[in-house]
Formats: sequence, C-alpha cells, structure tokens
Amino acid sequence: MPQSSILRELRQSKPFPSNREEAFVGILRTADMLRWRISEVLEPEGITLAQFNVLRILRGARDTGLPTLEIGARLVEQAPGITRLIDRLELAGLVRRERPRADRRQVLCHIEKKGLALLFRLDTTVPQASEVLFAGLNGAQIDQLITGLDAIRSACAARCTSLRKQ
Amino acid sequence: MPQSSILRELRQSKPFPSNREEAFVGILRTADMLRWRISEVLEPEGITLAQFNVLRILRGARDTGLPTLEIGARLVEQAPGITRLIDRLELAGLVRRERPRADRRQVLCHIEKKGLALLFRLDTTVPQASEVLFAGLNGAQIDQLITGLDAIRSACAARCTSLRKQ
DNA sequence: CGTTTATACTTGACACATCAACTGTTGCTA
DNA sequence: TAGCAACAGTTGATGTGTCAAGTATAAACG
Repeated sequence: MPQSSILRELRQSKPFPSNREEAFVGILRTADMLRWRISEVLEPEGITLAQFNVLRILRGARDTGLPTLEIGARLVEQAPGITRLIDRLELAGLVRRERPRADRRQVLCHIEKKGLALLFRLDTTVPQASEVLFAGLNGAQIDQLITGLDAIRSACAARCTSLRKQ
Repeated sequence: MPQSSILRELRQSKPFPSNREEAFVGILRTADMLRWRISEVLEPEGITLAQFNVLRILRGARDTGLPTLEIGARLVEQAPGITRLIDRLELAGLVRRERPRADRRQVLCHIEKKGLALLFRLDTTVPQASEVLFAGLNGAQIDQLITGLDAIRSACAARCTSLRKQ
C-alpha cells in the first residue's frame, strides 16, 4: 500500500480511510494538474481546453462537418454550453457554421483553415508537454493506468446510465 | 497495449498516436465522470464539490480554524475564488469567520455545527458512491493506479515549480 | 517615528458552465 | 392534411471560476 504524496500536498495529517478514497482524490488532483499544464500550452494560442477539444473533433470530421449536438455528445458537455463555445470559435474565425437544406433544424459545423493551422501548431507542442509528464512511467505502467481508468469509467457509466439521457 | 474504451466513448475512428496521449485523455475523462458522480451525491445537500472540500479541510482544523488563503493553498484554487466560496458557506450557516486581534489582516474560518452535521451525513454516502466505482479493480490495481498518478503529479509539479508562486 | 514593502484578503469585470424555458423544423399519425 | 410529439438548437437567468486592481494591516527599514 503506497503512501501517496497527496498527503504532503494537502498538508494533511490523517491518512486516507481507504485506498479507494485515495485513488479518487488522486484522479481528481492529477486531472487538475494536467488541465493546468495543457492550458499553459494552449494559452498563447488564445483557446481553452474545451475549445481545443472541439477543434480536434471537427478536424476529425473536416470533410463532412458535424452537427452541434453531436459535438456535445462527444465532449460529454451539455448542449447550451456547446452553442456558445462554438459562437466564440466562429467569432475567432476558427470555425464556420451552415444550415443544410436537407434538415434545417441542424447546424453543421466545419473547421476553417485558420483552425487547422492552429491545430497544426499545437500538434507538436501538446504531445511534447504530455511526454514530459509521463516520463516517470514505463510503457507497462501507462497501460496499467489506462486499464484501471477504463474500469472505473465503465463502472461509473453503468451506475449512471439511468440518469443520462437515452 | 490495451485498446481503451475511450475510442468508443468518443466515437472516434483513429487510434491514439501514443499511449501517453491515451492516458492523458483517460485521466481527464475519468475525473469528469467522478466529479459528475460525486456531485450527484452532494446535490441533495445543496453544496458543490469545491464547497465540500473546503468543509472537509475546515473539519480537519476545527479546533484552531484556518486563514482563508491557507484553505486556498490546500485546494490549489485561486484566492479570489475562495473568498466568495466561503461567502456562500457563511451565508448557508455552515462556516463562521472571525478577524483575530493578533493579526487583523487574517480571517480565520471555522466550521459550524451545521457544517459538521452535513459532513457527518455525507461521511456514509460519499464512500458508498466511490465504493461502487472501484468495484472493478482489486486492491493491487488500485495501488498501481495511485502510484502511477503520483508519478505524473510529481513530474507535473517539477515541471511547473518555476511558475507557481512561492 | 515616518515611509516603504509585504501580507491577507476583497472587489469588480468578465468568461464560462448549467438549468429551464423557448423557437423553428421535421416526422408521424389519425 | 391538420395536429401533435420529437428533434436540434438557442436564449436567458443564475451561480461559479479567474484575472487585475484595490484596501487594510503588519513588518522592515532608515
């Protein structure tokens, strides 16, 4: 049972009641740090992590474009947030929206050249940043980490299915 | 090399360029899910995850109380946020603030009976919720997870030290 | 003992997320 | 084909997070 560095980080004296709790807090704190670290890389480009993710999703579908809510589904974000997030991307000229004649309810979003160029610049710096963070782990350890996180997410998804729409 | 369920979750076709990237995204998505899951438990009590964390910190120091910025330091949150977060907790009667004569710049925060009672109620429900999520992992796997996350955080902290105040 | 510097917050402006209610469009069905 | 439910997205209200600048107190300096 490893005595995690979290105790020191939080300046707490009491140990965690269980290793589940410790892992729980560890995941949240690690995610915060990663978010913080990557935001540092994204900031010079003037976009947030959420915007970066949307741009990458749109690049993945740059031939067809994607309807707004489909983007939201892939982000696990709520719909209202997506609308305004894309408002800002459109304002920045990174994204274009169009209302297709086939189904005029939809709004197809496309990534613009400017958005692709931005992603291209980040394609080198972002992996560089993550490279450093995982330097302390070997390949097998990273795979174990991935497997463990997967197990948690599937438990979480199973537990939450009833509450998620559809 | 495990093919993570993230690909399915994100409805993407391309595999991750490296397992570092996959772990990176895995951590962020798992944290989102955990946050979502725990918020569900906290919602009936009318507090957010950040408020819950502050209350637990204050319970840990309920004899002496804690100055505002010290709470902020333990949360890795920015100071301005803490002030208003505690404003709300005070408004809800969960916390009390006092200006000690010794150093009138400081504001000592104390948890109130009502706050302790709230935490007491959550002391059973929150671990129950996390129990279920880690059901798919055995003790050794959880410990591996903790160790891996620790390694990432220490790499991140080392990389970021120059930027953090202090 | 007066002035500067550092500390410990607080405030204001603004971006962002979230929930509920609303608009416009489509498909079904009677 | 008229009416109504379902769908796709937007808008408004509200709470919360974040950055920059401001206030009050304490400590350090000369």
